[in-house]
Amino acid sequence: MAQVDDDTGLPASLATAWGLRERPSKGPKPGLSLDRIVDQAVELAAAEGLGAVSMGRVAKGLGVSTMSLYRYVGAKDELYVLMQEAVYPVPSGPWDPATGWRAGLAQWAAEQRRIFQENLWLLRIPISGPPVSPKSVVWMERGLAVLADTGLSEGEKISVIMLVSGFVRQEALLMSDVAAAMAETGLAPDAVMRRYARGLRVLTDPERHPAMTRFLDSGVMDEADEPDAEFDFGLACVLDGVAALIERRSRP
Amino acid sequence: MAQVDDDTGLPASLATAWGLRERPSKGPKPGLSLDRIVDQAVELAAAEGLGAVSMGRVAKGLGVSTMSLYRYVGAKDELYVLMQEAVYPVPSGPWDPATGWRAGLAQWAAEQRRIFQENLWLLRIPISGPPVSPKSVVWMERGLAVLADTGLSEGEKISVIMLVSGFVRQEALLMSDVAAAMAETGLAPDAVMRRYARGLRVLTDPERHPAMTRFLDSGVMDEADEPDAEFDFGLACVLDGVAALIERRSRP
DNA sequence: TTCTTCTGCGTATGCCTTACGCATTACTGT
DNA sequence: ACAGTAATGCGTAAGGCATACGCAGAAGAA
Repeated sequence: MAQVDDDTGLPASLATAWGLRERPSKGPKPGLSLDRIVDQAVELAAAEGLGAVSMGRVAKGLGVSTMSLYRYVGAKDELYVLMQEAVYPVPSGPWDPATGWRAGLAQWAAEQRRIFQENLWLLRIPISGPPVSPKSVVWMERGLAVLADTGLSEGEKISVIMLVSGFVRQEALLMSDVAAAMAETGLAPDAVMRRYARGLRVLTDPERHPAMTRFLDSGVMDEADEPDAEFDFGLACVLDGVAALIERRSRP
Repeated sequence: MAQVDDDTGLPASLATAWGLRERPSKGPKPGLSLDRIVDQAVELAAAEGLGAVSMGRVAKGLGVSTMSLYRYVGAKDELYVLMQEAVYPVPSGPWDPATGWRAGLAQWAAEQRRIFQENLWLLRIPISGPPVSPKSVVWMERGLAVLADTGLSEGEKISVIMLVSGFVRQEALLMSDVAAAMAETGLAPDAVMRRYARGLRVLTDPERHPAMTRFLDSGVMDEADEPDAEFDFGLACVLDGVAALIERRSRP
């Protein structure tokens, strides 16, 4: 475990990374830098998946020895955090209150989703706690700003934010699994779906699973739907729920 | 990768596990059984977490050699699947349509949540595709039955089910992380929350993050709320959204 | 009885993270 | 200018992991 350093409760290399702490100026000039390490790791993850990111391979990619990396990173988990931070962008453009909370939240969700889609390895990082990083603060800030005029309490706002971001993550994970299955078998989306349906059918007994049988017979499973369909459906549902809450709060 | 065997598209050991295939009756009597292996693995996971589950340790616990396990399990991933299946119960009691879809879905979600809470290691298993197992079919069956009379299409029903179960999983994961943080530091829930809040505060700049500052100053973060609060809030939101959809479908 | 097939297991390979210590370098205070 | 000190890169190695392969023996099938 990476021991925490200051009273910030953050591991040393992370505190260094986002400027809460400076690298000392004593010894030999570092021939390496956190940025280069993280960039290399991200490149590797993008090309071959998170599984390909090992200290050894990152080091090899940089032309240094494995153990050199540990002068910059306390443990591999910290590297993961830094990779996330490196790849996460900041919400696009400033927030215009005229947009309205619903469109704002939808955009907020869509942007986060895109990050996952473009960096599928992000979803494979085992999360080890609530996010504490500059970028995550910016995203929370944006979320709170979007909900500022809704009349929700601060606690409710943060709950809504966590609900929506949780949904985004979950949906992206599901899609990433389908994508992984496709990549592995080399089959088209439709074929993957059909294969999945076939698996379910084998395990489904018309007698004991009438609803399942009805569902499988409906043919919904026989073709992959629009890539955004599931996301749009789920997000609309969640936002409808949020709308109901806001409605309730606005006139009791 | 575990190669698929029949035309079911299932790995061999899984097909064996749920009776789609029988163990051959030729050679020496097996001194081991899939059940014993899986039980041992589950016990280990429950006691020391999923990280403690290695082929070596499972074998040691059973008093056999590591490689013996591979006569029963094609790969570790398959063991994971079997562990999930072993621990997953079946929905409690028969479905009474008089319950109504909302209460039914809420109970469905609560039961699944309890499974996660009682077997936190479940959440650490990397999911590698949509669930194909007898138990998962039973849960889907129940979900579809609950939504049978709502007037939703089959596609919408399954989308709602995935939305809700995704939410349950996500929320459980979050709670499990907090629990893990508590276990690691030995701090009380409130203390963990305060530590988290402190981390955020360090990264928050009142100028650039006014909404965050307002939020942190509101004091919501300074004490852990009821363990069920977040779950109840999110579930209510989601179900409100589903209700809106059903409403819309029932009278266009 | 002989053949086939399946068992348990020893050995070995090739990964992985990371603890530790050594020689080297460059800044700091005198 | 010159110690002293601290940080660098890196070699070595320990301990863990999943799992490929092959062999000796057991038990049912012929």
